[in-house]
Amino acid sequence: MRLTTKGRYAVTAMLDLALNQGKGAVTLQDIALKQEISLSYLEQLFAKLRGDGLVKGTRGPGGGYRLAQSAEAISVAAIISAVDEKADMTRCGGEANCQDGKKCLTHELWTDLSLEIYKFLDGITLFNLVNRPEVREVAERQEIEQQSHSSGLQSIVVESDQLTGTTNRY
Amino acid sequence: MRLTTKGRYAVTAMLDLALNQGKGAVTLQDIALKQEISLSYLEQLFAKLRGDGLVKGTRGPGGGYRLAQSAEAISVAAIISAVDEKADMTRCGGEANCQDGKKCLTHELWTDLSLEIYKFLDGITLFNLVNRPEVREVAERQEIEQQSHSSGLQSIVVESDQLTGTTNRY
DNA sequence: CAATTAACCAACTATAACACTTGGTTTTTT
DNA sequence: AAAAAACCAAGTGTTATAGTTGGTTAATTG
Repeated sequence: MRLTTKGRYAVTAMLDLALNQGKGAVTLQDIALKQEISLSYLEQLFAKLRGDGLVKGTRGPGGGYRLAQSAEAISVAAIISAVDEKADMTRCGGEANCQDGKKCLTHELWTDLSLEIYKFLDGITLFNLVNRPEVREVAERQEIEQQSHSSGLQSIVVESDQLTGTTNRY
Repeated sequence: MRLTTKGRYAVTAMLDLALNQGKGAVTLQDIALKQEISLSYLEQLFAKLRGDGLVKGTRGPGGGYRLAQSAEAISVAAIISAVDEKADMTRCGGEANCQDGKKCLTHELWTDLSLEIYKFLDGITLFNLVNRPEVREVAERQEIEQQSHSSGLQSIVVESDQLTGTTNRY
């Protein structure tokens, strides 16, 4: 399984969604601010997550994203596979043609490892994560920080409204 | 744990060393040909492996590399750590300052995963790999291919010797 | 109905790591 | 003396990631 910031971003964003599911749809804007991920990059990731049937989006004011399945049904492995596409550590993509069309010396080692990682990440669901105490702690901290941040932003928007007649998107 | 071709190359090369330990020192030239890895790249990897006390080299004709420890004592994790330096999947390198100096939402997940991968790779030694039937099979195939290849090379070298007075490094 | 919100979409760019190259020097053996 | 091999430093090409730019559509609200 390929593991990179891309997959980490996706899991973090999905976990944010799961945590705030009760409050209705969550905007990518919200997630971008709270998790400090570029909005456009999030949009690209969510296009893939939507393609894999993990989330569904609703447009317009009050819109945003929701989980398309229950938090119990969505594993970390599914999220990472959705954005990182591949799920193996081999060079050949499991094809066993790593060296001149034949198996390389360490082919089995990497397929074994891939399976191991997959099993681990497949066993962890968003539901599991939401209920971890450390996750709840961090989530609460972010909630507070975001409130103070966004209220600060609002006043900036109001001010620039009065002065220039335009609102800043960020 | 960072996992890339770099680490795969290193493990493959070390396994080749372990397989041919009986025949004395193994040259990087040999490994480069058999495993199809660039010689200079191998040199860079072996500089790190040597730095971590996993191999020792002897110069001059008849020289090459040997394992600095028994095959039982060298784990795959040790090899990968030597060349990839880091051994974790977190963004922060385990420092838990992933977001504004504080823990990000998924910090524990990545540290858990890192530990899992490490445990798996730490449990596999070169000795284990050498004794796997699939590995022996591939190794024997490579042995044969290399013999025909290197005998072909020798005649080329001899010819160019007679003609130009220089030998091709290949 | 106009303005706003937010998803949705496509194409481009900067960066960084990896994989590899080049061109050496030193040491040891023959 | 010549060759073999480790050892070393500095560069380059490529690729994927991470992020940017500049839109369009769809839905809500005043």
